[in-house]
Amino acid sequence: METITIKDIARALNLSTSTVSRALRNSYEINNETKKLVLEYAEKMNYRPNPIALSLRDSKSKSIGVIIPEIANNFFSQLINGIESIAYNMGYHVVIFQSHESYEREVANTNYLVSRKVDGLLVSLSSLTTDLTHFEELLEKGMPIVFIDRVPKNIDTHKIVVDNFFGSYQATEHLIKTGRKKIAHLTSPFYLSITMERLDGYRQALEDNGIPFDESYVKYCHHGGMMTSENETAVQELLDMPEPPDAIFTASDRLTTSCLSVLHQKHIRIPEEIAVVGFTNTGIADLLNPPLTAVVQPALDMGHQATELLIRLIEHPKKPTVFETRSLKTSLIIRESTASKTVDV
Amino acid sequence: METITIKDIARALNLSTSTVSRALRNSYEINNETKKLVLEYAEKMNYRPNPIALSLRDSKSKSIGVIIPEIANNFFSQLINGIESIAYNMGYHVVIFQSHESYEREVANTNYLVSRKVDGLLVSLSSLTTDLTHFEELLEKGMPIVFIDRVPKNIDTHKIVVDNFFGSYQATEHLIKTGRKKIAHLTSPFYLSITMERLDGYRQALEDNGIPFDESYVKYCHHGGMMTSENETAVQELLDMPEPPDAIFTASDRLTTSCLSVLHQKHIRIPEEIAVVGFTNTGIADLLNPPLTAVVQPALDMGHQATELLIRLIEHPKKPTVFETRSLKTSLIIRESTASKTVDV
DNA sequence: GACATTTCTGGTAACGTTCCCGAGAACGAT
DNA sequence: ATCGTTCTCGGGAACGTTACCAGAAATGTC
Repeated sequence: METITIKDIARALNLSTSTVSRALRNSYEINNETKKLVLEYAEKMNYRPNPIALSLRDSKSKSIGVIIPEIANNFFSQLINGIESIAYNMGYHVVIFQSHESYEREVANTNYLVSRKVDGLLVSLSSLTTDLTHFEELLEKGMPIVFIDRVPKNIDTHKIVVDNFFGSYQATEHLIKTGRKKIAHLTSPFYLSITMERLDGYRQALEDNGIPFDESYVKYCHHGGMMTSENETAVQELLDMPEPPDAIFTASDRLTTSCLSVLHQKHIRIPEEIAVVGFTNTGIADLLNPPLTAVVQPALDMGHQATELLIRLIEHPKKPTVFETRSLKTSLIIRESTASKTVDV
Repeated sequence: METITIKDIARALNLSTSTVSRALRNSYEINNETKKLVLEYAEKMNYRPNPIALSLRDSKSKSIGVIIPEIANNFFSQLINGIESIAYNMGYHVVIFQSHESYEREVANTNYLVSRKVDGLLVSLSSLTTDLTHFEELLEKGMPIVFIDRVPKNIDTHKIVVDNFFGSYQATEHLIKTGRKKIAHLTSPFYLSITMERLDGYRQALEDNGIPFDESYVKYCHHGGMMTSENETAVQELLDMPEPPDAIFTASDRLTTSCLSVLHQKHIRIPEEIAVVGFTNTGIADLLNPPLTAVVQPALDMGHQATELLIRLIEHPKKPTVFETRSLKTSLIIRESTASKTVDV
C-alpha cells in the first residue's frame, strides 16, 4: 500500500523506468518475459499509476467537472446520479461543485476546475448568472462543455434540455381542463432560458383555450427560489389580488414547496380553493398533502445523455460540424392537488 | 488566460524560476524592486499556480475527500453544505463521492481519493460495510480521517455523531405519552453503530414506561433503506401481525417514506390507527400528509464540526493524545403524525 | 586594505510518468 | 564478412513548482 512507483519497480527488477513504463502499457517492443516479470511484480506490490503525475504530464485528468446550483434538490441529485453512472463506466471521475445560485461562486468553481485540469465541464447555470464570458473563454480554448437544463442561449455547444414549453403547456392545459380559469405562474428570474420557455408554454395554453394572458398573474422570484421569504411574499401578493387565482403553476422545486407552505399557513384548501401543479422531482410528491400534481423532468436520462455527449467531445477533439441541443420530454403526473372542481375526468 | 507559468514570467523578466518563485511567495531574501516587478507582471498576466504541480511535489492537494452513501438525501446534502462552508473558508476544496451503500464502491472511492492525494477524508460508512481495513490502513499511514454519523466502533479517530440513544428515547417516549403501547421500530442493518444506539434508546424508553420490549416489533432492513421493496415488505409484515402496532418509529429517511407510502396504499389513517415518527431531515416534513413528527439531526453543524476537526488534524500532524467523539443532540419536531389519541397534551 | 557578513540571485534536483532518440545484440541476406 | 533489420532496452527531457546549495556583489568591521 506504500504507493510504489515505476522507479521502485525499475530498481527492484534492475530495469530502466522506460522499460517498466512500456511493459506496464503492454508495449509491443518489450520482451514477453520482461513484460511478465514487470506485470507480476507490479501486481504483487499493488502498483497504481499516480494520477497527479499523469495529469501534470498530459494536462488532463480523466475527470469531469460538474457545476450545478445546489445538490439539496432532487432534480440535481438525480442528475448527478445519471452523470456518475455513465462517467464511471467510461473511466471518468466526477467532481461536483455547487454555485449556490451565486455568480461569483460559479466563476470561482469554474476556474478551480480548469486549474485542476478537468477534461470537460457539465454545467447548469446559476440563476444569477448573466455574464457568460468565463464559459465563452473556455470554449474558445477548446475546453469541452455541455450545458444541462439551464442553458445559455448564445453559446454554441451541446445542450441537454427539457421541452419546457411542452411541459408547461401540458400543466397549464391540465389546470384549464379541470376547471380553472385564473391561473397564476410562479417562476424564476426572467432572463433564464427555462423561465422564458415555461412562460411561453403557459401563455400559449391559456390563449389556445380562450383565456387572456394576464401579466399580473406572473411572479418572478429573482433568487431562483433560494430565498424563501421572497417566494412567500410572491404567493402572498397573488392571494391579495382583487381576483386571486384559482390555480398556481410553479416553475421549480423550491417555488413549489414555498407555495404549498403559504397555502397551508393560510388554511387555503387544495385543490378546492386553489389548485397547485409544479415542476418538481421530489420522490415524495404522493406523500404530500394533498398529493402533488407534478411536472417531472427526466433528470437521470438528462445526466446520461449530457455525459455521453461530453465524453464524446473529450475523446474526439475534432470539432463537430454542428452542436446538438437535445430536448427531452417532461411527464405530467396527475395527483390530487389539481383534482377537478366539477365532477368530470 | 493561457495558463501562464513561472517559467514564462522568468523568461519575460529575464530572471530565474527560483527568483520568481520566491518573489511570488514574498520571500525575505528577494529585493523589493524585483519582488514588485514580478508581482505586478504576475498580476497583469493573471498568473495562477498550477495545483497539479504542487500536488505532485508536495503530495498534498489542499482538498478533502468526502465519502457518503448518497447525496439524494437531505441529511447528507445538508451535511455537505456544512462541510463546504468551513472547507471553503479554510482554503480547502471538497471532493464528493457516493458509495451508494455499496462496500465495493466505498473502497474504490477511497483508493481513488488517496491516489488523488486528498489531505484528509470525511466518511459516513456505507450500510453494507463491515470490513474496515481500507480505512485502518490509511490511518496507519497517517491519513487524517474523521467519521460522521455512521461511525465504526473499533477505529480510533475523531468522530462526529448524534446522540442516537437520546433521539430515539425521546421519540419513543413521545409515542408512549400520546397513548401508544404497541410501538414498532423499522431500522437499518443491525451491525451499524446508529442502529444499535437507536434500538437501545427505543428499548430503554419502553422499559422505563413499563412496556415490555418485543423483538417481533423490530424490523431490520438490510439494504439500509435503498431497496424500497424490502422496506415495504417489512411494513407489510408489521401490519399482518396478530397484534399490529399502533405506532411505527422509523430510523432513516428512506425508511420513513417507504412506511408512509405503504400506510397510504392500505388506507390506514395516520395518526388515528397508526402513529408515525421518523428520523428525517427533509425540508418538507410539514407538507406531508399528515405533517410528520420528526427526529431531526443537526446535519449542518455536524458538517461544520467534522470539517474543523479534520482540518485541525491535517494542519497539526502531531498526533493528538486523544481523539474526540462529539455527540450532538437531535431535536424532536412534533407534528400531526403523532397527535394524541385521547385528548390530552 | 584584508576579511567576514549580508543581500540577492541562479542552477539543479526532485515529485512520477511517458515519449523521443539512440544504441547494442542477434539475425538473415547478400 | 558486411550490411540492413528487427528486437529489446536505456538515457534524457518534459510537465510546473519549490528547496537546497552555491556564488557574486555589496556592505560592514577591525
